[in-house]
Amino acid sequence: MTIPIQILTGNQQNFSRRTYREWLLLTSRIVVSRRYMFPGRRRKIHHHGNSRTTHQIKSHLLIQTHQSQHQTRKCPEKLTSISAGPGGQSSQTTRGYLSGCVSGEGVEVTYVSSESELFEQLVSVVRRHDPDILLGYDVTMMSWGYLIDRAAVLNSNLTNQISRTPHQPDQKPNVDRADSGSRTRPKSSSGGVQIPGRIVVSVWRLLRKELALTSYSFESTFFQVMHQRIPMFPFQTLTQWYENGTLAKRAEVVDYYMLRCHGNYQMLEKLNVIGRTSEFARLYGIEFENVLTRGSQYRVESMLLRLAKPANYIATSPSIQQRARMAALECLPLILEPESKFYSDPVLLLDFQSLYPSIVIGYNYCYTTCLGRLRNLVLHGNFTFGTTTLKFKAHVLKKVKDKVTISPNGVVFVDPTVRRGVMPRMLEEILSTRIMVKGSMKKHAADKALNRMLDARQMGLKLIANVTYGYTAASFSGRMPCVEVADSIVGKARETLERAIKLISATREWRARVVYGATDSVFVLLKGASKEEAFRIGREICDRVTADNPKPIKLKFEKVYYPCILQTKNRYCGYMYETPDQTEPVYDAKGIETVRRDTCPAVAKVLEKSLSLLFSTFDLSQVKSYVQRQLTKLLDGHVSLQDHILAKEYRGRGKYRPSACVPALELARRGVATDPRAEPRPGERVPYVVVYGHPGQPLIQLVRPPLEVAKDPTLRLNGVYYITKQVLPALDRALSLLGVDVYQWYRDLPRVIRAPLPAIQETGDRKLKVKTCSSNARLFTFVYLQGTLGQYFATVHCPICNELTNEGLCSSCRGNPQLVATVLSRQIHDIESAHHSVTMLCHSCTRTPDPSIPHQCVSLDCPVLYRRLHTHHTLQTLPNLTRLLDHTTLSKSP
DNA sequence: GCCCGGACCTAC
DNA sequence: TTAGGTAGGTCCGGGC
Repeated sequence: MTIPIQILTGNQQNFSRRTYREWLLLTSRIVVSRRYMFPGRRRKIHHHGNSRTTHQIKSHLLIQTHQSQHQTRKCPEKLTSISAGPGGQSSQTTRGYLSGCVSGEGVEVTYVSSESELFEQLVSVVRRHDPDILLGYDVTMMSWGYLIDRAAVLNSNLTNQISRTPHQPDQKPNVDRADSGSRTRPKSSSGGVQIPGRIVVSVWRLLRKELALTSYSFESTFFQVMHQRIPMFPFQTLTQWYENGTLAKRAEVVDYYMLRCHGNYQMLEKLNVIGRTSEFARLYGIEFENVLTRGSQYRVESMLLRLAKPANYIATSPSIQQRARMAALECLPLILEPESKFYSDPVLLLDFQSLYPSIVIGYNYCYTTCLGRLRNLVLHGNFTFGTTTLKFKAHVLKKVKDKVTISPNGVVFVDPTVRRGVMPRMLEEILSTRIMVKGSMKKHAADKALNRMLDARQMGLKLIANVTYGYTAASFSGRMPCVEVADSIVGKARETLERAIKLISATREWRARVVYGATDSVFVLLKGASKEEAFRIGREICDRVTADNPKPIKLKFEKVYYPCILQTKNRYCGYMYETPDQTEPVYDAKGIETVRRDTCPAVAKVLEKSLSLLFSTFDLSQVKSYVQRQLTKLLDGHVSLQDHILAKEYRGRGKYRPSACVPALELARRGVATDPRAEPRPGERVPYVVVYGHPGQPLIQLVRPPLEVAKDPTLRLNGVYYITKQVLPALDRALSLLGVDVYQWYRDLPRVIRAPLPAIQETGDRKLKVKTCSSNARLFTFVYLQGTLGQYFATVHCPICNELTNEGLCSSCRGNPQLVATVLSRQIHDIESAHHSVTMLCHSCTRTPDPSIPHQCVSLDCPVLYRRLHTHHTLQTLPNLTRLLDHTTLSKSP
């Protein structure tokens, strides 16, 4: 029986079935030269005809550039004429090898005589390999974007030349884009750089979606993904090395960029991005590029319409006005107010598995099965429905009146016996396929490659299932929203959760109490139960609740917290057990500072350690002493700068209110003042630290880029700020629930001179700074000339006993030359060995063995950077110490 | 000192 | 010319 329910009308964007075939066509032609990607392996490449030795490999990307700017970031400057990789056949070019590269074997280098020739070579490389995908870490400002801008300055249209559909070669380049600057480029996965026929991927933008990190610098993401530290050198240094350095230095520059080019590829490979994207494209039936560039509505629509078309449905295509006029959503998901406290008994975490999709399937909720609101059915004529209207004949209603379900908010849907909805069918297929895929993953656990592909597939299925609800509820930007359907899903979910809670509370034998729940999860406290009992009861509850609901709605046993802290809605943490036989619990947290990116690592570390101590020992005194130790360290400045870096996302200059007072914006403004191209990319995370300033100075003025603080010894981390505004509030939110006042712990600390502020005195033409700081609760006064921290050791303090003196050694120590000799030798030895170990560490990363050159790597993640800077300062005291030692031994010998 | 809105980030 | 949703917590600055 077919009911003439006419709800999907109008025209719709045409999703072609051709897309997948096109995509296959694309990927099948992808050829990768191993030689190019792995410069170390010497494979001969013949560039003519079919004889070239190339490898067809599964993943498919080829040419990429990283930062091609050596000089400055201001505006596209002249490029130094180097092109790494296989060179061209042109007779004017010379070719050679640079040895001493990453591989030790060398990279083939083509030398050209002019910059325009360099571009010709680049174009020929691209054309020869004809890649589908062009990679770059930051495609907009550097890499391809930079090359395009630079080429435009030389009056050449690079985009056209490397595209797959080049226009006439004499066509005028698009001069606009060069000076309009990259700022105007839209935000997309290609960073706005578009090359017809090829997919341009901005690796940074891709990874931003992929991983939640506090920093998205190349070095940082590379470390997070590949677990390998790599250095970062400023452009000036690289330029210097390249232009004035030895051949080995030049090779290092080439190496540096090769590592980055290769690194981009390595990261994508490790994360299986290309494989996964291909899987998604296949799964959703959309093009490869659209997986990266389009949103979730596009995916849902692609799948939905494939099912709708054979069933003879046409989707509505409401206008903006129609969408705006649609009734507002009424139903809210259920979020209980948690009983905030520390729970020393087991707490079960149960949640409904894919609740929204399950409801759609279980109750047959769909655009095509909806009869509208119950109250409208008694009326005659059109009534509003979603973005359009709906009308029924009385006899139709009479026929189905016993075969309907009514959602909690009073919307009527017909049973599957009358008509199976498109959305339920789609989701059912998705969920059952996912279960199947998961099953075959288990079956083929040994086959790593297959497993990766299957995992990508099941992930894609899960994603699409979860966003299908969003599609119906997208009232702001939706292409086909429908309040009735969306509200019914949320309403039913709410009702389902409420019913489950009621059932749990009503069943006496479990002696369970629901202490928190949100949308699709319940937290059940089992007072006095053991861990094993908790698992048993948890399973019983899940079975009972599942049986109480239509298929495929299922309450799933997630984990047991024992013990745990519920702070507020969306914020909790605990020691987690996932199986009954698990003996060692795992710390698990949601929403609190240990998992948030808006606090610094130090806060996360202190909080996590404190909570772990509390959960494992139940002993607050241990927590207290730990916290106090950390606070003391912070006050004394004996902490790592890196742990105190805060990083916030920068939205772009125009995206803030004029009066907005945001560190990221402030630092961006300061940066732009010196270098217009130094503005952070929209979406980039801007790191900063807070330093000491004058009393009453607004916080925003105490914000500094970390490197500035690392280089300037007069700037000190604002320990008081970090303690009172970062560490203690976070601790307080967790521990106040146990009746602890962490601020009192802070006040209980032994009194030391806190928060010394550098006072500046003008003495003649040189700035003399007087700084006080506390160390081991003793107060020292350091007087030093700005910039040479090392001097005060020799001039102000006795290096043996630390007493104030201006004669090198204090009078009492001078009377004991043996002690002086011993202590000084020891100190010299310590400094030297510390310096040596730091140098070795540095060498292993940057391969710069020369300790005499100052540390060049400016990567914020560099573990050596701050230590090296520090030892560099102390190294300056060496001559003084040596002189003192010489003097002592000389005066002793006669 | 209180309240509010903006900014940011997270859970579901 | 591009977009799934809502709820929630915290910090900060400005207005009263």
